[in-house]
Amino acid sequence: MEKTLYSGDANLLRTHTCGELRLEHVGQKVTLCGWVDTYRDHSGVLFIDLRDRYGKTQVVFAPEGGDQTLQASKSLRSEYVVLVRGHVAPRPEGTINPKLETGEIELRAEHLEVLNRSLTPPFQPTSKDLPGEDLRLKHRYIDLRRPEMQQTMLLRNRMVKIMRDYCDALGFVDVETPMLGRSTPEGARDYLVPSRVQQGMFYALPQSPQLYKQILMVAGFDRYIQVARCFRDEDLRADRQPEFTQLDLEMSFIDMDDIMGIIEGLVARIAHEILGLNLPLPLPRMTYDEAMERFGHDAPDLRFGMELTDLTDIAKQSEFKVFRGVADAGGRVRGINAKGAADRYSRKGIDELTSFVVENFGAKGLAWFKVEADGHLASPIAKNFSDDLLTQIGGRLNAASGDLLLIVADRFEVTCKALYALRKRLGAELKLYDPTTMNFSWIVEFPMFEYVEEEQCWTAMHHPFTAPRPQDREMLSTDPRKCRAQAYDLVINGYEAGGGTIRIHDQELQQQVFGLLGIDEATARERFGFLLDALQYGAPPHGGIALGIDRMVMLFGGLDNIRDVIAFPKTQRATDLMTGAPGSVDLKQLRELGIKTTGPT
RNA sequence: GGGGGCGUAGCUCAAUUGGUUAGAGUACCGGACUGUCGAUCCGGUGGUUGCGGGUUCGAUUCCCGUCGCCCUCGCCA
Repeated sequence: MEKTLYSGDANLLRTHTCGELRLEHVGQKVTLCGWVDTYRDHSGVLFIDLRDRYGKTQVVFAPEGGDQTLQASKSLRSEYVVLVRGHVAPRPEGTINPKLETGEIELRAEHLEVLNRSLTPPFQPTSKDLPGEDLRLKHRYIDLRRPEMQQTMLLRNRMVKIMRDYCDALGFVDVETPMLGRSTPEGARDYLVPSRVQQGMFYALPQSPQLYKQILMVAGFDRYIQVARCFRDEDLRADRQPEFTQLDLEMSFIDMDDIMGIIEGLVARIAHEILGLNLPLPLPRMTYDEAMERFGHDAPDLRFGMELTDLTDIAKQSEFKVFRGVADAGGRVRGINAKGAADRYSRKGIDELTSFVVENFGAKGLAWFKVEADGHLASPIAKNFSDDLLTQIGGRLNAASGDLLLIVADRFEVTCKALYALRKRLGAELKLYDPTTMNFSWIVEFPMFEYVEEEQCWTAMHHPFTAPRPQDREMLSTDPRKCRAQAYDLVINGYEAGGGTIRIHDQELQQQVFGLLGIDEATARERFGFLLDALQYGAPPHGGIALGIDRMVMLFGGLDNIRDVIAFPKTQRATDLMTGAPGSVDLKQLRELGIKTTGPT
């Protein structure tokens, strides 16, 4: 049980919290403060449940406590803030409430002060019916009174403290980096802040402290951390907010394994302290290629199977034009086996799955087979395949009676996207995993570059300062496609919970990578000349990682929505329903900034 | 920017193929009640069915537009 920090301090109104009193306190004179959770008026006696963030305590107003106090209690309403003084008494026979931690005692009120009244709240913080999220966000101060929200905020606090303590014990130095920085048009869209002193110029809010922390390595702070707020002006998702918090970390004189080892130790400690889990270390590692091959995604949910299976070689032998055409054109034919799901998806259900992958992920269709009792594969397209090929398909997908086989034939990327989404969806629909379990792994050996077809150029998969694996360095000039980075992503339950890289500290190598990315010297200087300068003054080998704190709290809290782990989150349109941000500003302010607006003001 | 879902009393929800005065629970207000804890009992207030337009004898229901919230593709590490 949590003990009040300053319990008994004369400067505080209260002597105890509402979650604190037990049978051992019986007879003591105490003072509680809190919010009226519920009240039950029986005319001659009146009960309230008094609530604070520590719990609830039943307060009894009866004639023995004084008629004036009893009368005064009748004016109490939901969410009034009150101070009650009285003595702790055991509950009478048969009135113990096992649902309350404090249910064996009650406070017999002798003195009542209404510290503040409340309007009738738009919703009851402890009501069973959760109101709509927009209402919760508008009245976030009420929503944050809900025990679930308070628990989540406390969980977040504990997790951040574990992170800080862990890093502190290892000698990491917490350094704050600027929020007002310079726009570096890499990666996400920046939030911009106009400069008044230099009109027409803009700061950018940091997408991450990436460049600063590298410079801190050059400065000799060989172990840096920061709980850093980051900003990205991109569209929101259930797991994405425009401002979010990372545990940002960087180290010198280390390699990948050092960083990963330190993070594993941290994750294991969090898992142990929060969930009582003993994580076996080291955490499993999977290469990017393997992840794409087996799961179609670089952050696979490893809590269940239903892996992607390649059928391209079989497709090549078939007469089925769709498969054959794709296979011959260098595409891929891949499938998954939804075990035992044949009955669960009717023709209509499969049509729905088809439009799901066609409309969202660019698949041209979804081929399917239902495995009948005798092992035969039944499908409208079955006639296009010989018995032998059907047997091969069934064998490859480990088909058994009652299974539903789903196959996509397309470019590799399309099969990845479609089947990944299908696997994720079916995994949830078919309840293939226990949602309370946690799975941790690393994805490693990411490609250095991705080729952007539309612009006919290479782009960095992480960022342009990512170092290639030493053994791949030669391929920078010969075969960039095959070049792998010293990069690592921490994946929890199919979410990217963090990612990092070893950085380039060598000028020559950095120039080479810039060259490949089509960043000429002038552009490089213009965008991050300060980093390039710094790297020339004795930059140690270094690397780091950033963990998404919001996502980690979400995952450890068993939640599926990042807004629930942020005290004051934004809606999908990036507004704050409580404050009304973003809002218009005075013309005077704009004039000071030298900004003309065509928008609404 | 695209696709989808939702929007009815303060709140959570209901309302038959499109058909009478839009209901229920809860909250709120008044009354009764000395052991309740989702208190109970009696009574009451409360609605621009998100907003605008259209179809119709008649729209919560159908159509168009628009706003808001959510999920998602693109985008984003």
